[in-house]
Amino acid sequence: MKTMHKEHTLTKNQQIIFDLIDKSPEPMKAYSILFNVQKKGIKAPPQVYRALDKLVEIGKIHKIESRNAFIACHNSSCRVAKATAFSICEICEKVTEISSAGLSKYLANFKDKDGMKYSKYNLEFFGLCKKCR
Amino acid sequence: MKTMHKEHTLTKNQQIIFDLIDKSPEPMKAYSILFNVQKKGIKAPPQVYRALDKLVEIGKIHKIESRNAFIACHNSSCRVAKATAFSICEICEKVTEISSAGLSKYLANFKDKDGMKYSKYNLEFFGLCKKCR
DNA sequence: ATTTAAATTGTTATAATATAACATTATGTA
DNA sequence: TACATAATGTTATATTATAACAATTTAAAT
Ligand SMILES: [Zn+2]
Ligand SMILES: [Zn+2]
Ligand SMILES: [Zn+2]
Ligand SMILES: [Zn+2]
Repeated sequence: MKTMHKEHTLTKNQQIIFDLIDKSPEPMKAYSILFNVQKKGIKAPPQVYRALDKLVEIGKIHKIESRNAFIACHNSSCRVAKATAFSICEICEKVTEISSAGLSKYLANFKDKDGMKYSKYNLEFFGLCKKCR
Repeated sequence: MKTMHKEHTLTKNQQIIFDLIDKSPEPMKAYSILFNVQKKGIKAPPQVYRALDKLVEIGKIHKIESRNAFIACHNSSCRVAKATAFSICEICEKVTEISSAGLSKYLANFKDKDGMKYSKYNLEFFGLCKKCR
């Protein structure tokens, strides 16, 4: 029996914008994306935000909330944008997605005072990257 | 020997804005704050953002990054805005600061692939609060 | 093939969030 | 006082994001 993966075939705009983000070595901001795809015919913010929303929803990219920026997911396990963790360098702004089985297990099992568990979370660590230390 | 706490005496604007946020049962957004303090003579965004920046810096309030909103800290241990965790209800938008010794210990000791530790982080859990479940 | 419905894209305008730059006033200190 | 510093006030503008509606493309039903 084959593994069942809903293959989200990207639409034209989604593909253009995903490719751009995926190639970028750093998180990209929406208006920088817009500027970079205008030559491809994507001319207005709603076109960008629509694609971003969908790409986030299906887990192809993540939003770095503290930076209002977007990076491609390179962690095959988080196809859905539910449980994310990043390290962010406060000097060069390099962002790396953390994929740690231990961390995700700990957080998925974490119970608050009311015994509530959360399957969805976003964690951003801040510090200095190797280069900047 | 007395415990040494730099007592950040708030300035007038900081106090006005802190009091407002502190009384609010829910996170407040900057322009909502602005609207609410105009009767007290704070008339322009920079006045609000300056106070917010300072209050965040000294740990009296925290920014909920995914919501662009601010709540007062009720966790005496995080006087400095370095290591924060919240639970956010996706229906009613209720936000609660989590203060769990276990969680903060785990995260403070977490090492990434390069062995890097991070003393600063922000964690946002998403789910449904008691009422909304 | 033609019609219909749904999804995607295009477009304009505007809302919401945040900061730059500079002027003024208050506060503390030599 | 005179000076420096911190805090506040003010205007303008930058940045991030969405509302609303029109046009086009795609897929399904007849
Ligand atoms: Zn990922
Ligand atoms: Zn760095
Ligand atoms: Zn706190
Ligand atoms: Zn709720």
